[in-house]
Amino acid sequence: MPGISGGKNYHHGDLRNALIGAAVDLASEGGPERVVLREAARRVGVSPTAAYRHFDGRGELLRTVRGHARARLAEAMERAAAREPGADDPALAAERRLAALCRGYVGFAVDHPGLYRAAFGTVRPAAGEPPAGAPVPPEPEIRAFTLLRETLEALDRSGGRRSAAGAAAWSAVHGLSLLLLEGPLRRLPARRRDDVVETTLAMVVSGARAR
Amino acid sequence: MPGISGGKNYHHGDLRNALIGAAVDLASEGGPERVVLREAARRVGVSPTAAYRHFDGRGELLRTVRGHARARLAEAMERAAAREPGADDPALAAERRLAALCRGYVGFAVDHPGLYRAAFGTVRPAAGEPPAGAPVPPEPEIRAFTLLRETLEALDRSGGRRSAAGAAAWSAVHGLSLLLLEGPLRRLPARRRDDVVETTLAMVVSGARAR
DNA sequence: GCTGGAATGTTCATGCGGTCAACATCGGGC
DNA sequence: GCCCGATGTTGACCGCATGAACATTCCAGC
Repeated sequence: MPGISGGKNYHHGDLRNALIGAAVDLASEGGPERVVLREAARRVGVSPTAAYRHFDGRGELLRTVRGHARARLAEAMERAAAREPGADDPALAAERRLAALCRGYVGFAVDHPGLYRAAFGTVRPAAGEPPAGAPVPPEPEIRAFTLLRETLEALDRSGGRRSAAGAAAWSAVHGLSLLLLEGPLRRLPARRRDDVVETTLAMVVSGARAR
Repeated sequence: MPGISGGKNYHHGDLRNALIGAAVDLASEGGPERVVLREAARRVGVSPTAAYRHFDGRGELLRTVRGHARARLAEAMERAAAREPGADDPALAAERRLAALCRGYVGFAVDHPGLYRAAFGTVRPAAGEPPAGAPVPPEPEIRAFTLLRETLEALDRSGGRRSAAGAAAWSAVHGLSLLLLEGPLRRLPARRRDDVVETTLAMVVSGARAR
């Protein structure tokens, strides 16, 4: 293996991870559409086709980035929830946790727009890329969603349609994030943005309560 | 002008509209990323660069498609609301209208995925396309949003933070649509999908009530 | 140690998209 | 009738994804 004295000429030594790192950076900078195989290779200092030894093509690279981005989102949500003070009433605690998770979600989206978009946007074929023929593999667990669903379950006495409620909450934060990031709510001043975020969270919590 | 006896050889006669039509078709078939200048020109039977006489480039073509898509979405919402029976209680009527509008919104997204995505996705630069330097022009009125906001106002006695509530409702339906179309809720069976839609609508309505 | 196959990179070539500059054609006003 | 501006066409350049053929390196097995 390449030691400290850079013996890494022809063979890079850890190209796969290096490419992933570059691709994540690209996504951070400009979202999934900026994740371009050639540029990632360029940044790592390797020829474009080298990437094909480690990835099936741009699509797989992008999917890998998406996994990273989703993991980071979930971490951000958990951090936000951890900062939230508890409560004696378990229902109240669950409500607070729900709101905190949602705030963490939208906060991550706003702070890391490119990563967030990479996390949930469809992998769009780039120009010159064939229209994708392979059947899309099933989605692995998405921690961000699980966090929401579990908290809703804690809030739920009746036990009905839990997963649908989770999806509803998710819809709200996802839609809000996208409207703020790349939708018509872009360029909303920060003050009004907070308004919208809090109003949406109130809607989510009231929906969870009303169930 | 080109008469009935096809005198439209070198000069098309209505190329701009023809291109828009082709582009809308493309968006319907495969979403905004499929709206490709060369293909639109090909379908119209004209050389790629001819489009530049009528559009600033791919970006403007796509923006035009977006306008069409948004208009169609609003029409679908209004049709859905028109089908909804009224009610004596104006508040109840407003609630029903709100739910119907939302249902129309998500229904349009599900029925016309490509158009819906074209309506609200950011105009992403395609490969080979310069990274866009001009400042994005402000968004014109978006009728879909106005419909939601107005209905929420009718539901609103206190007169507070109306626009934020509209954005919250919009967030929910937008997020839901995208999760269903290109997000992890894709391939949800129709039965469960309806569940999620109704649960989300309940959340929206309960949020509007709780205000 | 030495060596030959497997890994890992490189070069070259193809095809698709966006866009520009230079040239061709048409239609209508004068 | 003629000329100009609007509208199309050709040809070229650049970036991207991807595949085939070739080069280099590493390491397992001797």
